[in-house]
Amino acid sequence: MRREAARAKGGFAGYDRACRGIDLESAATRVAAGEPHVWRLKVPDDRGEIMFADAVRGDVTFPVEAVDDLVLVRTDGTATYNFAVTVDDTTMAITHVIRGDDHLSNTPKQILIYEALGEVVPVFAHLSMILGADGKRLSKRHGATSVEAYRDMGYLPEAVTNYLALLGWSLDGETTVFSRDTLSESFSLDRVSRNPAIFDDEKLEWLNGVYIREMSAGELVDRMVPLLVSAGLLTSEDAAARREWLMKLGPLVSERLKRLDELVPMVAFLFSDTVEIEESARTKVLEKEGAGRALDACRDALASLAGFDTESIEAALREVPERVGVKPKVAFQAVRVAVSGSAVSPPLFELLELLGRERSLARIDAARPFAVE
RNA sequence: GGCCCGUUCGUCUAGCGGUUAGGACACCGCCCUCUCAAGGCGGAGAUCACGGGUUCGAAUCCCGUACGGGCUACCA
Repeated sequence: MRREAARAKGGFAGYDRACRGIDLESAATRVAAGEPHVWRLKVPDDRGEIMFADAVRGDVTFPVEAVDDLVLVRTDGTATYNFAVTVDDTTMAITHVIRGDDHLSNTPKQILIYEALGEVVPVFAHLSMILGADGKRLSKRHGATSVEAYRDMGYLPEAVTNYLALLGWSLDGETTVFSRDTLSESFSLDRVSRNPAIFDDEKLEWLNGVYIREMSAGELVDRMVPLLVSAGLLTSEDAAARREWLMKLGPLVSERLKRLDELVPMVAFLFSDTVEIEESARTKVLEKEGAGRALDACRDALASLAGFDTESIEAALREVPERVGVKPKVAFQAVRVAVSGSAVSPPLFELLELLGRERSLARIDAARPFAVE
């Protein structure tokens, strides 16, 4: 009430200093008598302005009047935030307080508490907040996602760390991809930027793709297996038994993934017995002139192969288009659609090897009726 | 309202008195090619928020204005 009235008048809305003059002795007796009370910091009137050298923002100055005789301990005996952090930080001998911009205005209060306590004031560094795509601050109800959510979406911790570091800090203005080791070796507060950054999902995705491509086949398979298992495409036992097979699959998908969670839809067809051909793939690919002839010829070529490895498959299929009189694209796209159900897939020849001869032929047969001579 | 902080391509940024204002994502071409990616090459995109100063010279220094943000609790 009092506060609102004061604010309406445009004046200072803080504590009215009602109890400032009570002397220590009578305060002590009243406390002893069980009177409800709080502890407030008696801000020295002669303190002058409060200045500190922020490690990222430079010198910051606040007028003392800006800080009220703030409550340190509540009526119920618990400590308030500003009191608790300073006590906690001095107790732990904290030397650098690096935190969000939203604490900048708390800093003068805390400095006063450090001084009252007779403790050394640590170095402060205030980082800007991260904003959402609309320029509004990220918060619980506004686009903010936990790191767990990013993990579940298939983002790698290394990529997220790298991206976050890039948001408000730069190594040299040129380098965008760097390891955690490089980051911890070269990070310095004086290269932290002062302005708030907008979180850019697209750049994070790109960076995540970079890290996925950099992974070794073994690492990649280790990351893939849990996803395949939880999608019901594979059991853990299968995964172990088919390790070699998975090691071949890894490199085929890694350069096509921006996020790990894109894996399952990309490879599901490899684990099923039959495949459903997408409507658009059927009309745009199978119903092209020559698709049927090409399918027949490819089927025969594959059926008569001695081995069923990528090299021999490619060698056998490469000569089909010319022989049947269609463009390579027409023939290979037809096989791709027959085998994967889609006009978009990982590379065809290695795909056929992974699928195996039996299923490859069966799918070509199943697709054949949809194809146009 | 008061007090603080911020403002360079759409986005993240380099720059710390003299640069054709550099890089990255995204975007647009071309190349590669069995699709999609990845990769390579090239392009477009910033009157450095605005207005005053200071200076031979300002994105860089100073002062205003505008806009954005934060704090203003016996919340953290």
